[in-house]
Amino acid sequence: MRYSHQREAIQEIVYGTNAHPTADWIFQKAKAKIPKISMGTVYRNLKQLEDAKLIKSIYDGNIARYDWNKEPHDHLKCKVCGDLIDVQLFDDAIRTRIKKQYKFEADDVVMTIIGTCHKHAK
Amino acid sequence: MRYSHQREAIQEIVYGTNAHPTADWIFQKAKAKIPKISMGTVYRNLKQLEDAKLIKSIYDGNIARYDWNKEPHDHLKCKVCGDLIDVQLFDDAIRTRIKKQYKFEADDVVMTIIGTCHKHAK
DNA sequence: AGTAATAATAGGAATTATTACTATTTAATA
DNA sequence: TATTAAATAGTAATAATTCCTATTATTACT
Repeated sequence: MRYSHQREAIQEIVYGTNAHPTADWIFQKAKAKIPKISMGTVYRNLKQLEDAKLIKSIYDGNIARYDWNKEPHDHLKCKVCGDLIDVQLFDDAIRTRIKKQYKFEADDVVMTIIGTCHKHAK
Repeated sequence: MRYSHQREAIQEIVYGTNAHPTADWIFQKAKAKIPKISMGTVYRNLKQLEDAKLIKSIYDGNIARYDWNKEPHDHLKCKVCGDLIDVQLFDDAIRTRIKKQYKFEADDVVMTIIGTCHKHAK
């Protein structure tokens, strides 16, 4: 993977937020640094960064979001504000047990708790 | 919700398979019964059926699939053949505990185990 | 049964997220 | 510095989904 100014900027943007940004959000931020950057460049580099295990992608409903946190973890998804919050629901021992429990060679456990976050407490 | 021939057919199609069909798959099947049915009708009715809690929708990557199984359950997703298999990973007691564990009013737990199913054992 | 009110439909256009294409630019290196 | 191939900008294409509107069908009421 050859160096590129654009990929470095994209990686910095993803690493600089806990907001699990979308491709479009990243594109907007990147334009501030590199006005002529194009959406294709953003998607191509996000894919390369993911292939290189430098970032992870997660699906939030029907849109992709990106995460610098490569440790196994889960998400709380607030259906009011849309925020996605990192949590560690199970320790690794339990994750491993889940993987062995089925006639299924498991690579990854993806878990999301859907509900309402504390910001909207009544 | 007023009766419609189209909605009845769509519900029957979803109830008649374990394959977690996509909107397009449902559309193709529905056309066999109602040749002039349109995609908008399929989506509108799937949404209505979901609002009425007669079916559930799940996101498989970035595409929506539909499920007649309204009980809390999880999915094994095979990355080779794309199949989605229903499993009951935790009993309700554990689910309830997870929901109480965070400063977060949880409604639903969505879990998917990604890996390779027994059909592709080496 | 006949009619009025309105929910639902077909068909197609619009939107959104994402991928593909291509001529040009740029990083690595001989 | 000249060569080579990867990466880019800009744009077209695709896929899933939603929106729009004139017409049709179901239900309620007489």
